Order: sequence, then structure tokens, then C-alpha cells
Amino acid sequence: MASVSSQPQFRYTQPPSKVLHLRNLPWECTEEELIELGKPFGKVVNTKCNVGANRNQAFIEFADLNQAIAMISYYASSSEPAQVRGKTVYLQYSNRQEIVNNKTTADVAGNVLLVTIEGADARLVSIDVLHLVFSAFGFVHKITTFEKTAGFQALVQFSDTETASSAKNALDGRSIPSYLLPEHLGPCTLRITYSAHTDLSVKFQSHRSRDYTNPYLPVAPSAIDGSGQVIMGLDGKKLEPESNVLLASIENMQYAVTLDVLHMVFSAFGPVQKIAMFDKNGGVQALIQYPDVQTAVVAKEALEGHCIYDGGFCKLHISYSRHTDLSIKVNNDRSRDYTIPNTTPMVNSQPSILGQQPTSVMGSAVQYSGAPFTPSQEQPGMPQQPSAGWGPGVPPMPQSMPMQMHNNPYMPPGTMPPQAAPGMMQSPMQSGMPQSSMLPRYGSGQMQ
DNA sequence: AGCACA
Repeated sequence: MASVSSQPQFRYTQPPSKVLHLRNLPWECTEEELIELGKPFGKVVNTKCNVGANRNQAFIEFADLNQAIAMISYYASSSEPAQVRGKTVYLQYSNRQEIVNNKTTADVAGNVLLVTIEGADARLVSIDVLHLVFSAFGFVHKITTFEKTAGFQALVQFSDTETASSAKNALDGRSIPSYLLPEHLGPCTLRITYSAHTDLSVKFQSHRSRDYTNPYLPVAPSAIDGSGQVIMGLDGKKLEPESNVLLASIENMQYAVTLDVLHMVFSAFGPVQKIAMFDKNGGVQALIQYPDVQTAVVAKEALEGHCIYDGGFCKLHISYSRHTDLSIKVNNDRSRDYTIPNTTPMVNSQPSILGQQPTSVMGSAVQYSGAPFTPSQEQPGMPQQPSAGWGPGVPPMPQSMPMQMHNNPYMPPGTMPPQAAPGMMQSPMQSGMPQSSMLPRYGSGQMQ
């Protein structure tokens, strides 16, 4: 057998590699200087400085072989040698194909984050929850999700590296707050690195990928079922098809939740066509019908897990109903068809219902029905803001949380649940928390 | 000025 063992350690002409070996570098050359040097030729995904006995050698790894070739070729014919701090550096293809044990692509900051969701239930985390989580730091352009050997992963694209970095710094190693997750899900921990991507390619809006910069992007054919119903946005628990009818169950119902209260709450997101309330499993449930799925989706996103009243009372759990059109036989205090006003002795929404709850925080947050929130335009003291309904004395949009609401039309203002004080989310209907807790700060404490 | 790290 011919031995293949006697490859020379290096040759004077190396075969191309996307790793370049640099020598004669100035003292304590930094990674940044290496990146600067390589950047004109391509994406530098890894570097290694201070190599060799004199610590004056280094490696640069490009994302693509052609980029390394471009750099070598350029300096091979350039009259100006490659320089760092005015010192000529010599470069050649490395005899390695990749740099190991140093910063990988994962540590070269970029505007796209690679998020690995750890936990037994990681793959049940919906793209919507991820969007919510990362939107706290700025406009999320796109998200793609996929499963690999590493588990359930997502790429989250921000406008710029700074925003991505702030999200990474705040969220890496933390768990998604449990109140954002469907019940019974175990902890889902985020491991975040930088991706080498700068712009994700999202062809369709689907349960696996979203482009928030392009609402007109077609919905993935695969996300539409036989009945033409959109089933994208798997919502955590199950592959629950979206529906224009929501099933709301009310937990910890210390106060009466009437049809009118529900109507008020759900009308914030669009016209409510019908409501039917009924008892089930010792609790109260209600079916709420909107004219379209979109509105229901928005309402569900905004309301799920939130409480109608302060103190964790009347917590809503919302899922999509299999119904698409409720049959309301009679208009009474448990069911109503708002599309037929004549037949309804419309007991106009009784103010007393809210009035009798000193801590009532419900209001008609009409503006959630469509336009995105524009926090900067809302002054906390603004009187008579019809949408300021989450509680008397609580500004519709505290100035302190613009990031939070940024680009997120779905999240009503409010405070965070107590257990999540330093967390990323606010719970729209709990207004009893001190305002300081509204700050989207991750610096201290743990996320749930 | 000529290839690290585990």
C-alpha cells in the first residue's frame, strides 16, 4: 500500500483554501484589523490572531472559497502589498480548510441571529412567539425556522448588527417566558449566535418562515389546507388550524365576565359578529366569531394568556375553534348575534359592569383593529384617548417602552405579569404593576 | 516571513 503519510507540512504554493494564512503581522494585530483586511473580498467568517512563536501570524477564513481566491489574486497582482498598520503582510492559502477552535461565524456580529431553541418542547414554539420575543429589541424583518441535528432553530433578521446584538446579549441563554408559551410546555431556552446571513430569503409566509417587511407575500400553498383555510402559524400546542372563530376559556374567574365584557374586549381587534358563552368543565368558555381569520389571529395573539382584570383574574386562554359560523338561536345574556341588531334588545354595554370593578382595566382599544401602534405619537398624558382602555391612570403607551411596541401592532400596552417583571413582554390587561416594570429590560433577574 | 488549537 502506498503510504499517504508524507504530506509536507506546508508547500510554497498551496492549493486554494477559504482559509488564508497571514504572516509578518504587526504586534498584537486584532481580529478587527483582519476583518478589515479581508472584507473587501468577501465575508470573513472566522479569524485567528497571534499565531506562531512570534504571535505575528494569523488566519482569515472566508465564507466562500472564491472570496479567498479573490483576495490572493488581488494581492498577487497588486502593486500595493496587503498592509496592516502600514506593515506589509504576506498571505497565502492555508493548508487547513477551516479555522478551528476560535470564533466561528457565530461570533462575527451580524444583523441575523441564529437561534437554537432548547428543550423537550422546543419545536412547539411558534414563529409568532419568536417574533414577539425578538420584536422587543427592534423591527424584526424576517424569521425562518428549521430543524437540524442541532434541534429546532430559527434565523432572525434585524435591520442592523446593533439591534441584533442587543437582542443576542439580552436573550442568549435565557428561556422564553412561560406565559408566552402554550400551557404544559417545558422550558425553552434560547441559545443565540450570529449567523453569517445578512438577508434571509423568505418566499412565502408560512408556519416556518415570515417576512414582516412584506405583508403581501403570498401565503405558502403548503400552509393552506383543503378547505382553503390557512393553517400556518402553528401555535404551539397543536397543529391547530386558524379560524375566524376563537374559543376562549376564562380561568380564575373571580369577577363576572359577561357577554358585554367579552364583546368589548374582543371588539378591540375588529368587528365581533357573534358570541356564545357556555359552561364547560366547571369554567366558562366562549366562542367569539370574527368576519375573517386575520382578525381572529390578531386577537388571539394579543389576548392569549392575558387577564381581563388586575391581579390575574379572569385569565384568557384562547384557541381556534373548529367552527366558522356560529349558529345563534337566541340573543340573550349568553349568546348574541351582533350582525342582526334589530332582533337584539341591545342592552348597550353596561358601564356598570366595568364600573363595579375598581380595578377594571378593560376598555375599547379600538386602535388595535388595524393600524400598527405608533408609540411615539402617543403622549402618556393624552386625555380621552379612546384606546387607553387598559386602565385608568395607565398611559396608553408609556414612553419608556417604544422598543417593545416597535413594529408590533398586536401588542396592546400594559404591564408585564408579576412573575416576569424583568421580562420581555407586557401583559396588556394588567395595569397594576409599577411602571418601572414595563421597561423591556433584561439586565437583571431571570426571564421565566 | 512560512500554519494554531484540542
